[in-house]
Amino acid sequence: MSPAKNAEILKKSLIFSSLNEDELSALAGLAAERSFQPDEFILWEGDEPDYFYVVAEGQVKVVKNSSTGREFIIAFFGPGEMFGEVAVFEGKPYPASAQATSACRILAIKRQSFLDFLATRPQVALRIINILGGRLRDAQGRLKDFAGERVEQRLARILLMLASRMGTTLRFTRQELADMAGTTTETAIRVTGGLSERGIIITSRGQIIIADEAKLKALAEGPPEI
Amino acid sequence: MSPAKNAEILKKSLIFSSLNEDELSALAGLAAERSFQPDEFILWEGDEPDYFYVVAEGQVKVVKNSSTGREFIIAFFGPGEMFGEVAVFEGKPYPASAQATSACRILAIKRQSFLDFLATRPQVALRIINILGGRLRDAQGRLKDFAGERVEQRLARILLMLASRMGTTLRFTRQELADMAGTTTETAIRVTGGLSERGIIITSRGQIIIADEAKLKALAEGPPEI
DNA sequence: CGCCTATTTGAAAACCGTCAAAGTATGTGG
DNA sequence: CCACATACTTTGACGGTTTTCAAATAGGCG
Repeated sequence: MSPAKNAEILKKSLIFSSLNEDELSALAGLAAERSFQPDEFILWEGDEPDYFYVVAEGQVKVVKNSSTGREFIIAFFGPGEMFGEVAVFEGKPYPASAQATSACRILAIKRQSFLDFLATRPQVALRIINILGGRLRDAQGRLKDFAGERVEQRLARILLMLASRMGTTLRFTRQELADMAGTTTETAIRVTGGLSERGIIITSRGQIIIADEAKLKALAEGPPEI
Repeated sequence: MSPAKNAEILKKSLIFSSLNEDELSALAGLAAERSFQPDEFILWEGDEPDYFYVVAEGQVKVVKNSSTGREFIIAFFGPGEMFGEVAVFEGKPYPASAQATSACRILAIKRQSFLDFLATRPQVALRIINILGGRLRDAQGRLKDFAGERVEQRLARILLMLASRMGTTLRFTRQELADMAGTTTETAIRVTGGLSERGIIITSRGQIIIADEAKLKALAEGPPEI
């Protein structure tokens, strides 16, 4: 892929949209493109943070494994979104693994090149602060959910969050939903089964369609009032 | 309190230690000092993000309330640490409330003044990226714990985290621990009681001393292997 | 068709929350 | 200095939610 094409991709991302043509070219020159097959790992938790990544095409999931072997999905990222950044900024090993969920093209920028680039672009730094702030807000909100809410509410909120990012047709398996909600596949099936019976969602293999977003929101807010 | 004293406080914080005397004075000039009594609220979840805050003296807790009325403690902050920053950067309402846990002196900087200051100081922006990155790493780690680990492990990890920041003598009530671990006071008491019987910690009213950090770490890693 | 993965269902058990009651430190005011 | 209020800690019993284990069904692809 040409550097010009890379610049196109970077321009579309939230982080770099403020850059002018020259800056985009400079950054694109630093980026190497890599391709990954579905289920292939892009980086592993514990690896040295040598690269900063931006998704060009496809979808990536960021996961951590618990001591009991269960997988926890921190987030999905699509075109224009960055990942692996926390480790790059801190210079510590990646805190989670990243795995392609579809055929992917990924832009990789060497850690030090990116930090140097950033040191002279306060606007980009501010943009990154914004994105990190948003992710932190999100993580702390989820933390509260995990601490205090039932599985049904957690799943409802996750479905709503996914819907706000990807529309009402969600191509995820129950197992992926379970791994996002911090529960088991069986429980996720039982809960989505309940939602399906109540006409709130329509389920099929590997896919969930949100049929009644209003009811789902009511459910996410709290337990059905008596 | 004099601006010079404010500059002293700011200098000691991680975020601003890279500033020179002039810059510190400029920033200190923007800061207003406020005092709070124990249990007094500094800001409320949902408020407009008018100020960015730095703790000068005392301790602050940041909390969210769940739909069932339970309190969840996101973090404690001490001298030199900032809070309310996510809202300030995003321009959205504070995502959580902040409450003094002891008599506090707090520096408050107007949102726009701080953003203007930041726009011309890339070094400070990078420092903030670092801090946000650290907090994000922390939040995502806790998220995984909440999703996959038992209460005993969650509590063990919280005790270790607190110990790494404050030493082995922890002045927190069981209820505060429960609110950090996302459990109930009773369960927190039962679990700490168990740890106490095994000689891993020493408990007394409003205080926990970590007696055997190695055992606590083993416990935090996973359930006791058979 | 056959295989692999995803979904489904059932039953038992574990973990933890809830409710209730009582005991114990700490500080306050008389 | 004592009585009292308050907050923190402790204990027990019970029940509900969720996990675990096991087995069966069904969709999609070569």
